[in-house]
Amino acid sequence: MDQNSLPPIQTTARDDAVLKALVGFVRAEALQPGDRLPTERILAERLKVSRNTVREALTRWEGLGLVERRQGSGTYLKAAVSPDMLHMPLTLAGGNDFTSLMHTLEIRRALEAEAAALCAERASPADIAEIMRKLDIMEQAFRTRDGMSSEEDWEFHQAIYRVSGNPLFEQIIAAMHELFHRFWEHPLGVRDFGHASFPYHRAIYECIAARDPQGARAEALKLIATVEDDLKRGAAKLKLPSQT
Amino acid sequence: MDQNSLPPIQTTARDDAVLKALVGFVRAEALQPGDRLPTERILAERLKVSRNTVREALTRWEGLGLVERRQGSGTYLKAAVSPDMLHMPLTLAGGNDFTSLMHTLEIRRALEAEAAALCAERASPADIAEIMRKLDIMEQAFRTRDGMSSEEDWEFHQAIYRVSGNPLFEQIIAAMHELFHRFWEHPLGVRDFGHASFPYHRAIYECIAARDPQGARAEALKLIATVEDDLKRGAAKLKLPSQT
DNA sequence: ATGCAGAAATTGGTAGGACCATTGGACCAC
DNA sequence: GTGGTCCAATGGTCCTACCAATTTCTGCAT
Repeated sequence: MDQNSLPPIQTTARDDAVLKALVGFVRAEALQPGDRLPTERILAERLKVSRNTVREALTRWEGLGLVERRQGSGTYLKAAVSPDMLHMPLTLAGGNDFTSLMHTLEIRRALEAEAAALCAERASPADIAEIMRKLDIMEQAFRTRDGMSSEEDWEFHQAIYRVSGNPLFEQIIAAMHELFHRFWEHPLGVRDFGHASFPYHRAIYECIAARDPQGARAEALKLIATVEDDLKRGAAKLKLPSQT
Repeated sequence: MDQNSLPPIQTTARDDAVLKALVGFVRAEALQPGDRLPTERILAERLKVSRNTVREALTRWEGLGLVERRQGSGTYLKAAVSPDMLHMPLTLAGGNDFTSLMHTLEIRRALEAEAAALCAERASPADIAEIMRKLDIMEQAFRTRDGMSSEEDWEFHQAIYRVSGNPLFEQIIAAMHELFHRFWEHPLGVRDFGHASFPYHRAIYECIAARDPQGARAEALKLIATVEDDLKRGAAKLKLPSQT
């Protein structure tokens, strides 16, 4: 006897129905992120529901980061929507910032290594060329501005996730990336943060180009290790600022 | 000159103010998960805002999984809340095909191994006892019903994630679990699905109890590998049902 | 024509009131 | 006890009106 054989019935689910209708709408109209979707009043009239109900539904989507509402302007699509989407709110209630940052890095350590290994297994010659291109851009930015660039660095990593063939890597690590940078603000006083990670980017690329999964995994782990070290240095600096 | 030194002022942020007030309320009243919080009407009156505004705020919290609203009964706290909490919606685009299922397993492979290793490093004697308890329950269920039990098996794994000390493991793997089981229902015709993974549970536990991170990692990888094999067998069976 | 200030329309945000649907307890008949 | 009915409390929905921010239009001065 399975307890799931008698699921609770749903008599009313107005907001869910509204959201389902909206999913169908954006698909029918082929709306892209950035596009404006109909007025709350229009939606309420078309769907034959109260404007309040429409607002509750849109509030939920706003909380999920799917839409953005601008007073006086309209409601805009912020991300692609599809019928089979899973929403999972991540809650990070760690004590201090340092702990939370380390937590995001632990996830990245696991996923980054796996993605690099899969990438080395599955990369086509065109994929390898694309990754090299991103690597060149990143290295040039590094030399020009004499420091790690968040932007180009991120592009390089994203290319690896994409080539891994598993879209979940990019989506989850992107969430970690954003979570990380939300705690960031002040770089904990470490001026050359990320500097030590630079050489490992090329090392990862070379392993991928050589179709060496284990090597790519190892180099990715080293890269994350340098970031963790920087983070620990910063935390120590904050705790003992006078003992320099 | 940091662009963040001049954040945009907030002329109106009623719902945020409501949520902040609610955080203060649950802390002042020391509310625990499961407790009921005041009526929407009461909140609207006390906070001097419209009931609509209260509802929008509660809708956001509901979306984050912090509260649960039951019509006719009330609104109940579902998770602990604190002022310094960071929420980040993770939206994953899944599919219902074989490839998507494999993708979730690739993520689990990476995270499961890392979590097991961290668990082996950080587990206290009490933690190890707790994990053993879950393992016993699972093994008994296995022998009684002669098959892997999704429920008890999941409890065992969750215990490991918790002991890892990083709440993100449990949350992200839970998302993978959800994606996987969304299209589960029938185990692709493989009756003894997961059977092969059984012995590795105890193997993982023994590595954790022995404080052997590398061993725990290796056993976790083997466990996921058996699940991947089962999945492939099921897919082959679906494609070639007549060639048995 | 051009440019710009101010009016007007549009749109999301808030307010307040009313009613419906569900829940859970009180109460009662059997 | 069991089952049923009633009733108050509570979230869900609807309606209308107005506020606040934004965009668009208008019309005057140049």
